[in-house]
Amino acid sequence: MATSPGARGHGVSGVGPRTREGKTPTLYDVARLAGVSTATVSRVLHGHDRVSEATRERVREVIDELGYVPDGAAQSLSRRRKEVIGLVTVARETKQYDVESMSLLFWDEVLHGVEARLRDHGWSLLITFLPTEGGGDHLERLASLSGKVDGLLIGEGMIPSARLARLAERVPIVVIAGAPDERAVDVVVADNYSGTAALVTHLVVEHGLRRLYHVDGPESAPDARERRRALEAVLASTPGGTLVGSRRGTFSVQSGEEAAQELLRDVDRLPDAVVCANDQMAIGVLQAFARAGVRVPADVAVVGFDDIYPGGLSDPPLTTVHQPMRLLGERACARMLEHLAHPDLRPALEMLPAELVLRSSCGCDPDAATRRPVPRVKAKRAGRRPSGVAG
Amino acid sequence: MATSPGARGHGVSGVGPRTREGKTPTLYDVARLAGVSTATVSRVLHGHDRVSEATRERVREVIDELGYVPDGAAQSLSRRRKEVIGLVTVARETKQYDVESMSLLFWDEVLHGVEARLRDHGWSLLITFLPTEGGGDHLERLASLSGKVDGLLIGEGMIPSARLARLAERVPIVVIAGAPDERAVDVVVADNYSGTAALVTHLVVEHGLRRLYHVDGPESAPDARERRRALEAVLASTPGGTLVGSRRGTFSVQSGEEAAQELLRDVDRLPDAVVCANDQMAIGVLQAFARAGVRVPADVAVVGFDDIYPGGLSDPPLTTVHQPMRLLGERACARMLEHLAHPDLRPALEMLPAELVLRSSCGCDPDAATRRPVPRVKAKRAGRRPSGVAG
DNA sequence: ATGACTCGTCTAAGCGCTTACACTAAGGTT
DNA sequence: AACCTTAGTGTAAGCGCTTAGACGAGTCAT
Repeated sequence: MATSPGARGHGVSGVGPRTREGKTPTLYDVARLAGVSTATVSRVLHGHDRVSEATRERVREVIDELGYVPDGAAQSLSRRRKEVIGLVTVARETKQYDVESMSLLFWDEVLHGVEARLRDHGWSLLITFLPTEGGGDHLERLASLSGKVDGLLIGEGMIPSARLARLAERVPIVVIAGAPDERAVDVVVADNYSGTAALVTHLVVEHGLRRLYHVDGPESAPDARERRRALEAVLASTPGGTLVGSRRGTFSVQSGEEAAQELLRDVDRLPDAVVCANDQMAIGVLQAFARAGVRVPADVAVVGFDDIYPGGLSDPPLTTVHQPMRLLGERACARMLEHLAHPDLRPALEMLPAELVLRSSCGCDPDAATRRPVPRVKAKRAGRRPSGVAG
Repeated sequence: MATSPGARGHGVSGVGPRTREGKTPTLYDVARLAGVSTATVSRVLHGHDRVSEATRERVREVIDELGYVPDGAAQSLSRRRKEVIGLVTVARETKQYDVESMSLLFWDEVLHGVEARLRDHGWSLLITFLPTEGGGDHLERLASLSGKVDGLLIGEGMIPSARLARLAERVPIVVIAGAPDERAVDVVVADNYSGTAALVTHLVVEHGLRRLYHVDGPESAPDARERRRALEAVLASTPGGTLVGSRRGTFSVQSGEEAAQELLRDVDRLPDAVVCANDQMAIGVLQAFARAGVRVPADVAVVGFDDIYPGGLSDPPLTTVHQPMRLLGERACARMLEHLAHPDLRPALEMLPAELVLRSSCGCDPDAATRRPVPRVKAKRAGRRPSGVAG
């Protein structure tokens, strides 16, 4: 019992710190050098069972001396849990900062939220950015990813809904900022509907603006869809509320500029306000208006959605709705951990409150920029999920 | 041979897609269902050896049907390689965007660079953000991290140099934006010296500015050290070049404001230019000057370093030196992969060229903002590493 | 035929942990 | 004195893969 615990075929050499030349020390090395079994070392490592103080001490010393660190792969395999979750979002390829690339900060912010929550639990975060354009081998990358993690957090629009369901058979999945009517997987999303409703209501009630123009997002974007529905609902219940025009953009600054130009050309009388489906397009509108000599907010108000950084710096500063990006990440992560703890949990929708950010492009006092929580409003028509956290 | 390959004790059930109820299918399941050995399945999986077309086909079918994906932990363990590398940088805790938090985008950008390179090789990225203040258990987190990855990319300032050396015994390490005189580990860093030299030379030669004030970074920051040395060197070799004053800041906007206030108070004649060790402080200086009615660049020029996003939006737009953040990440990653391929590679220093970004805070024409590559200049005094990529 | 190869496949030994279970010695109970 | 606990430790069977080596069956030149 004293000196010959099973060395398991490992070539033994001197008693120097690194026992098997050049190799990283393993649990067996520690056990051998401490004159105990691997079980005991493992117990010491995890503060588990009752191990005598003396033994514990001895093992600790050897661990220290060897600089031993348990191998993650072996632990994962043995525990049947990797304590790693994966995050899949958009790759940012640009070398230069610009408003466009800043919008991708959305995901960086989400990432930080996820990591913070994960860190609390001692788990790790595996990152994968997928280029949005060229389809191709993504499926394969995702499959291989799913073998390396316990769960997958996926950004909206990264993967078609059908594939999601398939993937979800292997690992739990939480979609971030996804469509609120997704059913097969968990979704954590900002309350786009209520946010836009609050914003438009602000325009209508506090600034008396009634004739609105809408710069919509792409057809495929679920968030843009929600925002549009809210706009229409508020307008419908406002006496005199009119949608004087609308145009679809691509969420880019340029498409915002184009929308503004078209608006300027086609409409003989300016609307009271231009409501854009995101901040980038609002910034584009602002730029086009500035060039055309249209004053904002004097001649027309302009508002966006998301609260990306450059919006606070534009001229005039953009009124918008804040997406709780960091929180989105944190909640998605929290849901995932719950899921792993209770594998029989049914997928649900979690909707996070947005926040109104009143700067001056809507006509508010520039010096009194404020943030204001957005109350939850129920969407009028169906299409929502019947059950879930969202109630 | 037809139907009873070793099932290895796994309880067999129906022939439905998921063979052992509820369990994720393993290589053994595939092998059994395809009527071949695990070795063969493995070969098919990796396109390896010669496997007959018929067998290959059959195995592929079963894999598909089962939705089988190899377990990453098991693969890592068996291959003795995880194909995962870790990145350790600063945690961003703020909920709000501001200039300060934008500076942390530096690391987000590095992250994207790392991921892009890693993606090319099919490896994965494990992220860990460390809060910079509260010391504590970081050491433990890092140790545990080192068991989960094949190599570690570490941001400058995250870990004291002494610990680095210890860590480096276990896994290869590349420090990003680290001190150029680190010897125990690889370092990838921007050419702070040449960048600053070019910037100051621009001030001196093209704008005829000779009396400079320096807002330095913290003593501990190696990059600030390099920048200061370059400033002094250029000044020393300039007839009439004088450092009229200097103050240490903390790299924050506020410390920049304070420096400017002190400057305004203590100096009876404004310097020709204020050279700041980073952009945040330069922005602080700009703000303080604006409040004090000092015109930039008419009364005094102000320049920064890093090229963070808000610098392009300040008034006047900030002239600065661009750090190749994304490239920093890419190169660090590339070095790491080389290291893993050739474990006997000696640690070296890789210095990346910076770029001059001429906007208008230095006195350049605002409409002619330009970027200009920075030629490599040799530092005057010693203290550099004798060998390595840096030559 | 026979040996020498080649192909395609299988067997089984790891990889470095965790952990159920078995075991021993010492102390406590009746 | 016989039996039961309990604390402390060891044994060994996995976890799901990879891969060196063995093997049987063709092929082919001798």
